[in-house]
Order: sequence, then structure tokens, then C-alpha cells
Amino acid sequence: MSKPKIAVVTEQPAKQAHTKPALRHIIQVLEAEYELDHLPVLLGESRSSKGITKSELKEAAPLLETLAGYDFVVLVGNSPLQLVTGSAGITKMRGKPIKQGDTIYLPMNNPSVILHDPLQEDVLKGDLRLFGEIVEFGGVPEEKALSIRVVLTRKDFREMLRDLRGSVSFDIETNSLNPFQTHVTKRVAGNDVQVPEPASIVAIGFGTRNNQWIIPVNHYQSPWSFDQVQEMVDEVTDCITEHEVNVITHNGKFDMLWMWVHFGVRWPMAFDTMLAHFLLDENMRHGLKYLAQVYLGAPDWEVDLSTKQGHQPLDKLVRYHAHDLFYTRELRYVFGKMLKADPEVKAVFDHILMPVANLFVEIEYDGVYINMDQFGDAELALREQYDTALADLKQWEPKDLVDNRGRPIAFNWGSTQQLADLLYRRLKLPVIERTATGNPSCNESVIKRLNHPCTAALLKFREAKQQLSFFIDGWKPYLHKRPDGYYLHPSFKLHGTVTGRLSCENPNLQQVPRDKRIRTLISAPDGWTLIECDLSQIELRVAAELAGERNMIHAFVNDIDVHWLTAIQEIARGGGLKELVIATAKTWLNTGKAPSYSEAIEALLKMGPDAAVEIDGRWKEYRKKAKAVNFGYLYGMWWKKFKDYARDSYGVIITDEEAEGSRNAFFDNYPDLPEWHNRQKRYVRRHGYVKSLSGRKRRLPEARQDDNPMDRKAAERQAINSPVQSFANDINLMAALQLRAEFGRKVVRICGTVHDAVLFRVKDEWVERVYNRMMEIMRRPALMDTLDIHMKVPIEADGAIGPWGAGVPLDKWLAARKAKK
DNA sequence: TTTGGCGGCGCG
DNA sequence: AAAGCGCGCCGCCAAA
Repeated sequence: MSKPKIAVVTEQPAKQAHTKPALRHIIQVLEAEYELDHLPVLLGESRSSKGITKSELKEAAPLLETLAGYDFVVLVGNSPLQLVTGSAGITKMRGKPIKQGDTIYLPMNNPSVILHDPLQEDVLKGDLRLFGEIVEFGGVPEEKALSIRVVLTRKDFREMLRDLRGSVSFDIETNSLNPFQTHVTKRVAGNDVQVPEPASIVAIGFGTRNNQWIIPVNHYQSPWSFDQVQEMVDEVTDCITEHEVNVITHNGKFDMLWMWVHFGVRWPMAFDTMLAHFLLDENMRHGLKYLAQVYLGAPDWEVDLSTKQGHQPLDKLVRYHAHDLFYTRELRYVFGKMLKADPEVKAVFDHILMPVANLFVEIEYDGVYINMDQFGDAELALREQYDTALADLKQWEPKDLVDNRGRPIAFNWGSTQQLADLLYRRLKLPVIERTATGNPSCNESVIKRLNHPCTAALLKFREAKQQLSFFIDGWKPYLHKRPDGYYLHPSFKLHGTVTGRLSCENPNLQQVPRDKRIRTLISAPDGWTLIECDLSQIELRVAAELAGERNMIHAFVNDIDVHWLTAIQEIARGGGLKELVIATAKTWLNTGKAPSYSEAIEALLKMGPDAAVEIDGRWKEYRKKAKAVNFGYLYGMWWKKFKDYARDSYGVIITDEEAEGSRNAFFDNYPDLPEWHNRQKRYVRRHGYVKSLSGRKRRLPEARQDDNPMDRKAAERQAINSPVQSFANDINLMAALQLRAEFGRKVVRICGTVHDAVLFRVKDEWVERVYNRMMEIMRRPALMDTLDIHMKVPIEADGAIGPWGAGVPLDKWLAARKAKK
């Protein structure tokens, strides 16, 4: 091929003057590589402030003929794309080469998108790289690397089996995201209708060194019956075991869960590219197409949903599927190398993340049991609360509301807009706070401070409304009927947070209210008992360890509750609560004589929160308040915010001086904390990231930027919080892994984790043994030694046996069981 | 009719 | 000067 003719087409609406330097940059990058012509869509500047108008596009139409004479053309932004294809949609089209005649067009984003989303920079770089490869190859490069093999005969299948050796990528296409789905909700004539649409696997694919094998399953052009596919799947299982195939996946937890639900097979995942990338850069997105584009210069091969769900011709589906398989396998080598260069992060991947991924396939398969009798009761109680509150509120409703056509409309207590209008314009109540966007706030804290008789009913209304929609109606679509009852199967994202904590969705098990009406719905079926084990004050322990905080370490080593220590120190400093302090101490000391104030303070420290609460229930609140003090000040909260907290949660109005004093006192009590804070700030400033004890990294580039002090300070606070939150979470994951490693599925089923707690059910006759062992595991997970992590601060654990939120410690549970018999 | 931001609130 | 961190999901409402 002779020297290719190359052009770049850009747009320049007047409004986006700031994009000019960015566009120039793109052109410079291209000019450095190629001899090219630059052809702006508009030779002048757009007359419209909204961008380029249709008539302006028409004016540019003659350019099309010119372009047809080029071999390769970059289209920068929406208007050039529109010019060539006749339709807009740059976000969907970018990165996908378009062939018209002998010309290959590559649409890409206008570089100004970086201003709104800095992550787009990588997308731009990837697109430029892709363009380079297209020019180099004289066509779209990966088309030549793909070798798509559709399995249509037994002969094809046997050939595939022989090809499944070494590292094999695995991926499935499905008709839904929920493997337990039986129905979907469709809107017909304004009504929600349940239409049967069971979850099904559309195609199963394997990517090897030379081929992408695809077995069509639930596709109208598939030659295979379900039983035939089942037979093939079982043969693949044997093959994987016999030849020790390394299964490579991208978000394989999803695929493996489906394979278990639909074919009853479980294949071990060896390397997940999504999780690898999550550890390598938690700030980026982790989608396969995005990563392939950024790291491999791949074109965007996304297709419409209907193709993926099997409603379009098979060849379209397999082309798409083959790309998934090919790039998953390619990324494995890219990320494998990157992990090798960072052994600490690699250890987290090998010892924690991949085992956890395999564990959570099982956790999501097993799900969590829901007590449906109680579910009905809770629903009734909440509807009753809802109706009562709403009836109560009726008297305050404005009756003269009209829409913009003058028709009367009902007042909606759930609308913050309407509520603000009522409270602040009509009733003339004072505006206490404003929201981020400057509107008068109607949140709980504000409502409580308003002096108006409607507020109590309003809060009751909100509570019932939210709990009903989140946990009653919200759960219904997810309830999965099994022979022994109903289950939820929450989905956990192992890459869901920047710190390494998991997030949870559909539904979110990690935000179930502590309100017993809801939380105790989570239980265990007949023959099983629910147990929750949690790491007590784990974040504070990890912080004490990292800070080397002498007083905290002393307290933890000597089994003194640190929240309690803070509470008592805080009270003693101000000399407050004299009566309560002395009365509680007197009861506990039981000498008949009232102790002095300082003696009483000593006694309170010694007795601990449980004994104090037993004597006077008020102590519970003071410990809770101290917990807030500890967490707030530990992570950089300022006294002003603490003042709000004290007011909202305890109705305690304190002065600025008192609030400031409490912060000073906190750091007086824990003098090693400020130096730790400074250490973290210096470290993140020097390196741009911080590390946790287990070796995870939190990258915080904003901490190095001097021109944005707000963002920099925020990054510094994250540099303090992240290693704590991250490592606390890792301990919990280690414990979950070990629990399952030590007890088989016949004995233990894990339901999920909640940051510092593991929720699981145990066969009744095993409760005592498993509970005791889990306490040991949580206090000293074996993986801590494997990863060579050693702590001065002891780890402690608590447990509760029984329905969630209503469980009791082992001794009480044993006593209750004995009494029953 | 669908989509996305906002306000609000549940959890650790 | 100003400052806890980390999530997901709901209804509302305006824009597309």
C-alpha cells in the first residue's frame, strides 16, 4: 500500500472556546505521527450558542466528498460524526471504526470531556492508539487475530475439548442479570404486569491461545437441546479438572453463579481481570471494553442488548462474544505483568481477592433466608404506621394547590419541594439549613428543630414510607422461592469501593435497618441457626496500631473499651454529670459510702460500659456519643460538625468553646494521633498513594495538587481513613474465607459480610462448635501469618446467635436451649 | 416514556 | 479557609 491519506475532522462551536487548546493538542499528537490534513466541520464559528445547527451541518456537507478520498479519518466530536453517519451519538459510537467505501472513519470524543470527567483522558489516549493500529494494519487490527469457532456439531465440541489447555478465558452471555429471575415487570397500558421470562444462558464461550469457541445455548439458531448442553458442560468440567485448566474471567463471579444455578457446575476461577485491575487502579472504571481499549487499543465492540440476549442472528452474537473472550485472555497477561511488578498487591490478589471471589459465588448462590410469616406482620405494622401518620398530617395540607394548567392537585408529603413550600413560605418557619444546591433543607435534623406540631407525624410518615419501599416492596421482586422457604440473593461487588470494602446490591444487605421489625426478617430455615460474628471496634484497633497510639494500645491490651474510655475522659474533663457519675459508682462499689468524684470516675473506667448500663440505662447513650467522637475526630472531623452531631443525636446544645474543647481533649487523650495524621499526609504527598497493612494501595493524586486546597485536604483525610477501613475489611474477609475453609457446606453457609461482620447459618447441632471456632478465627485469622502481618493490638470478636438483630451470645443461647428442653 | 440529578436516609 | 470516611436505593422532578 502506498502512503495512506489521513485526515482529522474537528468541530468548533463558539460556545466551547475552551476546547480549542485541547483540540489543538489532539491534532498535534496526530501530526507528530502522520502527514495529515485538518478539516474543521465549520470553517468559521458556529452562530448558535447551543452548538452546531442542522443548517450549519448542511453547509458543511460538501466536505463529505472530500473525505471519501482519504483512507483513514479521525472524527473528533459529535458534529463530524453526524456529518458522516447522519446521526448523532458520539458516546455510543466512539472507538468503533466505521467503514464507508474505501475510507475507515474512527469517531472519538471531543477532548473537552476531560474537563467534566478526567478519566476520559485514558479513553482518548486509547482511541488515538487504536487509530494508530488501524493505520498500521491498514484495517481494524483484531479482526485478523480472532478465530471464531462456533460449536455446532459433536466434532466441533471434541476439537474444542482438545483445545482447552493452559490459560482459557471463560465468559457467558445471558438474557438477564439475575440468574434466579422467573418474571419481569413490564408496563402495559400504564399498568405493571408480571410477564414470565425465566433467566437463561444464551451462549457459553471459551478463549484459547488460537481460538474463541462458542457454544450457542438458548438461542433460536442453536442446534443443541438443554440436555445436550448439560452433557457438554459436564465434559468441560472433567476437562478442567483433568488438565488443570486455568480459568480466566472478567467479573467471573457473575458467570460462575449462573453456571451453578443453571447447570449445577462449579469451576474454580484462577485469574479475574476485573479484580486484578481493581487492585491496580481503584480510581478507574473496570469494564472489559474500557480496559481493552485503554490497555490494548481495542475498538469498541459493544452491540445492542437484544443481540446479547439472543434475539438477533447468531453470527452477530458470536462476533461480540468472541471479542469478550479474546480481550479477557489478552488482559490477563497485561495485568499479570503489572501485578508481578508489585508483589504486595499481588499477594492481596492471590491470597484474598481471588479466593474471596470464589467464596462469594457460593455466598450468592446460597443467599439469605427470609422469615415470610414475620414479613407479613412487618408489612402490616408499617402500613398501619404509614396510614396513621398520613391521616394525622391531613390537617396541615394546603388545599389550594394547582398544576401549571390550573387543575387542582393533591399535596405530597414525600416531595421535599412541596414540603419546603409549605414549611418555609406558607407557615413561615425559619430556614435553618440549606442543601448543597441552596434550597431550604427538609432533612430529619432540620425537621426536629422546627417548632411545629406536624413534625412528629411527618417523621413517622417518612420512616414507614422508606422502610416499606426499601425493605418490604423493595425486597419482593428479589424473593426466591425454594423448597424450604424464601431467600434473597444479594449481589456483592468486590470492586465496589475505593478502600476495598465490598458493596452490596439487589438488594443491599449492608443497609438493613437495625429496627427489629426489619432486621429480624433475616433468619435461617428449619434445622439451621443464624449467627452473626463481628470484629469489635476493629477500625479503632487498626487505627491504634497504625498510629502507635500509646493510650489506645494500652486500653486494648488491657481490655478496656476505648469508646468507654473516651466517654469517661470527656465527662471527667468537664466535671459534668456529677450525680449520675457518683450514683453509678456507688451502686457498683457497693460500700454504702458515696465515693468522691475522682474516685467515681476511676470506678466507672474499671466497671466498663456493660456494668454501667445495667445500673443506669443513660450510660448507653454516652458511650454511643463517645463512639461518634472517636470516629469523627480520628478521621479529621472539625469541632463545628461535632456540635451539629451532639445536637442532632442527643439534643445537647453545646457552645463553640465546649465543642472545640472536646476536640482538643480528644487529642490530649490520644497524643500520638496528630503525628500519625502528619505521617500519612507527608507520605501521600510524596508518593501519591498510601498503603494498608495487607498491601492494598489507595491512590490519591489530588493530595499532590497545590492549586486545589479543598480537594487536597479531602485526599489527605482519605489518606488517613483508607488504610484503616481497608485493613479492617481485609481481616473480616480473611475470617470469612477461613470459616468456610474449615467447615463444609453441610455445616456452614455464609449469607454475606457487612464490613466488620460475617453473617452465616449453621446446622443446629453444630452451633456451639462453629461459634467458638469462629471467635478464634476472627481474633487471629491464619492469613495474617501467611501475609506476614503482625499486630501489637489484640483483635476481639463478638457474636450473636439467632435471627439477625435479635441474636444472643453463646452462653445465653445455651441457657435458653437448656430451658426449652 | 426514559434518564439523571437531587434530597433524603438506611448501614458500617 | 475549612475539614470524618465508605456505600446503595428510594421517590420526586425536570430534561431529553
